[in-house]
Amino acid sequence: MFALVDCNNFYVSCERVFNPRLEGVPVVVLSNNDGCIISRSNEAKALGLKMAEPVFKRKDLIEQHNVQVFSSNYALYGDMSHRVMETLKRFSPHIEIYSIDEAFLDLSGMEVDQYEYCQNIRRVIQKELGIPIGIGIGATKSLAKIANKIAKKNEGVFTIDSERKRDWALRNTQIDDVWGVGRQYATLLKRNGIGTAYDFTQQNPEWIRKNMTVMGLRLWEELHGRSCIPLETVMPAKKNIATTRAFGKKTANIENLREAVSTYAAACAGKLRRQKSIARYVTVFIHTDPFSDRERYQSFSITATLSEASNSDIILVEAALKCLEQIFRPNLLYKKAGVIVSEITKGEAFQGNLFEKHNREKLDSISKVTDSLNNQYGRGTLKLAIQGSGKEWKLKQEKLSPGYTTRWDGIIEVGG
DNA sequence: TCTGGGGTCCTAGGACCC
DNA sequence: TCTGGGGTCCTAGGACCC
Repeated sequence: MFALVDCNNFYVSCERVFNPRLEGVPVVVLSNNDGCIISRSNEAKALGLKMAEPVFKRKDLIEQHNVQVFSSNYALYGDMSHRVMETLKRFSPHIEIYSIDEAFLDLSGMEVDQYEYCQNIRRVIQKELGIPIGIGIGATKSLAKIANKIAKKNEGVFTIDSERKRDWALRNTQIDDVWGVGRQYATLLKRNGIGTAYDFTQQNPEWIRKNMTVMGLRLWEELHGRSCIPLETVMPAKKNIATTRAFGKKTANIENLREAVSTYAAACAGKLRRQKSIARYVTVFIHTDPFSDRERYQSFSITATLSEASNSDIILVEAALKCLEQIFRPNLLYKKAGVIVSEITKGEAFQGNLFEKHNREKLDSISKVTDSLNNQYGRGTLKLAIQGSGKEWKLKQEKLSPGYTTRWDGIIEVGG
C-alpha cells in the first residue's frame, strides 16, 4: 500500500507558521516577479482566486477583501519542506520525495492500522512543524493520489482498501482531477463521454493506448489497482538543469543581459556541483515580452558544446556569454533570459580532452573555495565580477517575508 | 504597468546504416 | 513487368507534473 502525503496550501501554510495573524484570513503567495498566484489559503480559494492567475487582474478583489499577499520565499519553503520530509522518514523508511510538498510512503508490511497510523502522522507534523497535511492511501500511486484529494475534503486521511471504496472513489472523481490527465486529455476524454475516473476504467484499453500512449494505459492499470509506477526512494540525478528568470524591468542593454546570463550560468554550475555532476551542453535563450501588444514577440536561443564537460562557474559562464553574444540583437526590449545545461553525467565518468586549455583540478579547487565561503557567509558573497549587482534587472519581490529559518536576521523576536 | 520556474516522458518522422 | 527489409539514433513537438 502507498500513502501520499500532501501539504495543504503549502506556501501559504509556511507563511502562517511564522505569522499566526494569517490564520483564518485569505492569503496568497505569488510566483517570481510577483506575477501569478501560486498558492492560496482556503479563504482565498473561496473568494474565487484561481491558481496561476496573474495577480494584477484580481487587484480589486484582493483589496476589497484585504487578501494578504506574499512574494515567494523559497528559502523558507525549501527549509520547511526538508523538515517535513525528515519527520516523515520517522514513520516509514521507504519514502519518495515527489515534490516540494508531496511524498509517497510505502506502508506495506507494516503491522498497523493504516488509518490510525496516518492520523498520527498528521498530528505529529501539525504539532512539531505547524504544517497541515492530508494523506491518501491506496494500492497504487494513482489511487493514493485520488484518495488524497478525498482526504482533504474529509477527515484528512482516506483509505481505498476495498473494492467498494475504490468504486466509490473513482465514481466521485472528475476525470480532470486524475493524476496524468491534463487539459488536453481531459477535453478529449470528455468528448468521448468519459467524465469520471470510473468511466475511464470502463473504457477499452486499446482505445486508451491509441489516444493516450502507454502513459494512459499505465494509468488505466493503476486505477484498476494494479501497480505499475514503483516507489523511487533514491532521487535520480537530473538530466537537465535550468535557471531562467523574467526580469523585474525589461531591458535592451547587453550589459544587463551579460549580468543576468552569467548569474544564471553560475547558478546552473552550482546546481550541478550539488548533485556531483558535470554537463557538456549549455543552452542560452533570451526573449522579448510575449504579452506585449506593441512589440512583436521574438525569441532567440543557441546551444554550445563544451570541449570538456564541466561544473565550474568560470567555464559555464564563459560559454554562456559567448552564446549570448551570438544571439543578441540590439534595439529590442528583452523580458526574460535563461540558461539550461544538459548532457549531464556523473563527475567521475569524466571524458577528458587532450587539447583542453583549462586545468580541471585548479577549477575544482576554485569551486570548493567559493562554495564553502558562500555556504558560510551567504549566497553571492563571492562571485564573478561579470555577474554584477542585478540592480537593473532583478526580480520584483515587494512582499517578501523574512528568512525565518535560514537567516540570523530573519529569526522571530519575542517580547522586546 | 502588471502574465513563474522548474522538470519528465513519449512518439513520429527523418537521416543514416548494412 | 520490375525497385527490400531491418535496424538505430536524433530531434521536435506534445503531453504531463508540481
